Amino acid sequence: MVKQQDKDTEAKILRAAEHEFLSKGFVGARTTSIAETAGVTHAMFHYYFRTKEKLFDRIISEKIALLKNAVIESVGDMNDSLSEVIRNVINNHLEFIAANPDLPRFLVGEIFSNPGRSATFLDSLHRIAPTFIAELQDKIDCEAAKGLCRRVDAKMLMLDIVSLNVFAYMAAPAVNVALCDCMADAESFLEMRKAENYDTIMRKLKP
Amino acid sequence: MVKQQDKDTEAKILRAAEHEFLSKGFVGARTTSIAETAGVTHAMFHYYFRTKEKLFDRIISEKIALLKNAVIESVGDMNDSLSEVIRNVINNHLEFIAANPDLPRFLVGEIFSNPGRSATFLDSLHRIAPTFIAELQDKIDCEAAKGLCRRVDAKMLMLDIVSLNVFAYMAAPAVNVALCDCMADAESFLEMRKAENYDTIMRKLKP
DNA sequence: ATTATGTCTAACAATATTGTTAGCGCAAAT
DNA sequence: ATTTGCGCTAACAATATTGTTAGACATAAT
Repeated sequence: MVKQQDKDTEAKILRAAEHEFLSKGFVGARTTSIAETAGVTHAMFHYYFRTKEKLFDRIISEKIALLKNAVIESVGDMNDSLSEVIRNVINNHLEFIAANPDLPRFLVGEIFSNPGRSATFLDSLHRIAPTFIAELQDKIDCEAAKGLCRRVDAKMLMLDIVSLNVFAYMAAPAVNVALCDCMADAESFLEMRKAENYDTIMRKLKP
Repeated sequence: MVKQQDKDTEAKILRAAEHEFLSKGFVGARTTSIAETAGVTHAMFHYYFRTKEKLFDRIISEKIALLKNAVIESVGDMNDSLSEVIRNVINNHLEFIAANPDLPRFLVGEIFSNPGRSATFLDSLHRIAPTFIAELQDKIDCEAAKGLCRRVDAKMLMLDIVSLNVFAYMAAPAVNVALCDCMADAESFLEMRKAENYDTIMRKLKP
């Protein structure tokens, strides 16, 4: 049994493909580059994964599952106060993005350049987002009725949160040039944005 | 003289290339598709523009010039009050994005997948952004000294503004799925975001 | 009329990229 | 020992993609 070696090469190709697909997208990725990076023959690529599309589907499915878990966990306990839910969402979302900085740009690029190939992502979004937003709207309305916050549109609030969290990482090279390497220290930038975005959103909610 | 016809085919190729490059990026774009869309022979592509890279350079230069003008104009009069400058920046920036919704994703994708080929964009950014941010910081500090606003970091404020303005358009297909076609009516979405983002930023500045 | 110029077509060439296949070698199973 | 299964290599095949070139054709200049 050479099972160990099998898993090694398969895993090596998977890791190489993940990097290649995430950084260059489906059309930009080259199967030869993937094989080369993995340190295996070009034919091994097809031996393990048949076609470029099949491997792409596998990678994108993994990434969608990862994102789905992160989103579900990020909400935390929906029984917490509104401010706690928002803090949880912002913190967990930002940490997920910082850990997977290429993912947002990759997904956005793919759904635009070939909606059909990444339809599974939009499906997931369609299933998860509206329910969460409805719950969030309930929470907002409830606190607003008690005069604790303004009655804002949950959809716009979510758009604001995601925009504030994601954009800097999506456009990191440009942001660093425009704002003098403000993201150079990844850890402190992350903590800064956590505080900053929470503050921005809470001020928006203040009556 | 067939000068009219010349300009026609040249312009047709340019328009087709613009669309192809902006929607698929440099690697995703196919010169055959461009020629086909333009309704001309494939050889005409090379007759007028030699290579794919040369045409790409021309398109991206045009787009950078367009963006540069928009940025410079968007600032408006730097002698206006802080709130007026911010309103101008947000309104003009949003209108520019709404008129060129593909541009942000295109530029972000290119600088990531091939920084060298789109270095001119980062150069422009490097020349323009820091100066404007320094002026904005002066303005903030000045009003803060009079107790009219909080002393916030101009860099983070700009990041917030650009994030809130750009993200929805960059990720439009996903946003529409998650937020139930909230961008379907482009005109009203644009006006809503103008008001919403101005309000969000001004609340952040409130003492 | 002839020449010159620039647009355009059709065919070709070169390379890149994806995908396939015959067969080698090694380890386990019988 | 033989067979079987599986990872693997090397060479090939097929198509896609970019780029080139010889020459046709029309128009303008001489």
